[in-house]
Amino acid sequence: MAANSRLTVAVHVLTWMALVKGRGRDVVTSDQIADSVNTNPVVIRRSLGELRKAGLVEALHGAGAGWRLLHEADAITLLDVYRAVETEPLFALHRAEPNQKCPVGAGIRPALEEVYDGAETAVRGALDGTSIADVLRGTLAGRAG
Amino acid sequence: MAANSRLTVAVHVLTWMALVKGRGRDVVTSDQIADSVNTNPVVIRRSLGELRKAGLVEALHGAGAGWRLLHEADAITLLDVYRAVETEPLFALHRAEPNQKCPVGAGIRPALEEVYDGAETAVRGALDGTSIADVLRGTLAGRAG
DNA sequence: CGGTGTCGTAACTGAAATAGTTACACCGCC
DNA sequence: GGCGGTGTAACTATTTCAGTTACGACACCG
Repeated sequence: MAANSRLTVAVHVLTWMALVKGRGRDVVTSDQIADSVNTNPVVIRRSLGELRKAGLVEALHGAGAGWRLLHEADAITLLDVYRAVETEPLFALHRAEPNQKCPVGAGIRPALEEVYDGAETAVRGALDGTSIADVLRGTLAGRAG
Repeated sequence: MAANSRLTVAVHVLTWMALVKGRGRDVVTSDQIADSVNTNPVVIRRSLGELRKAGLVEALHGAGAGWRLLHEADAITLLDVYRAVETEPLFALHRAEPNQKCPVGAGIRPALEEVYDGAETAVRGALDGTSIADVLRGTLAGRAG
């Protein structure tokens, strides 16, 4: 399975919500979103739950229940979404502690962490430059906007 | 298991080879490397096999068999290693094709690919700035060099 | 006040990947 | 031919992801 598709699903969810909000419908259900993403509504609710914890959407209960965007599409960057759904670092360190009696085994982990932090920062910077509104424009135009 | 540790293992392998090469030993066995990484020699040979395909190391057979670095440590960047061991993209697209009858489902994939390409490029740029020699220096010094 | 629609989440499943392990054929020097 | 190490297949345990079923919680509405 390699990399996961959580960022893809979450961005799709928000992009779809932005689209239909522009058509005047600002409260939508996980079933409706699932129809566009082509997956199970529970998968969508799980994604929306993470976006809710990040303050990007809110859930409404009772009659007419559903989900609503809390910010304008151009105020939500893919970095916001990344932070909301991605917990693990890009690269894992050793599964087992390396040999501490070896100079490399004893010292390589902090050295790698510094490099990996730089890579992580680079990714975040790249994602920070694109908003949900950009993705929506690119989606409708056939480009990333 | 989340992210894999292939990049970590491969960098550790090359860093250790660079260290012992500096001590005058330029042919080493997968058993010796496995002792530093603290894993199974087969895991190391698998990693070395990818590095060999990328032209970073060579394998020697017969008596005194083992592995040898083909370049100086400061001529091998972590981007070289990344290219050698990492095949999958950073972020996966939808597992199932999204709904093509929906404007978002029909157009979001190329838009996402463009953004993901940018993130991938950013990571490669970050890794390109660090060499195995840098990692070795940082490992021995307690910093990334 | 009970019916209704949706959320929120637990629990389970199938599929896939990682990394560890055993095993063994092959290679090439001595 | 013996020996040490490579190269790789095969198997396993563990973990993750995503899909699915199920069901209690919630809040409006008639």
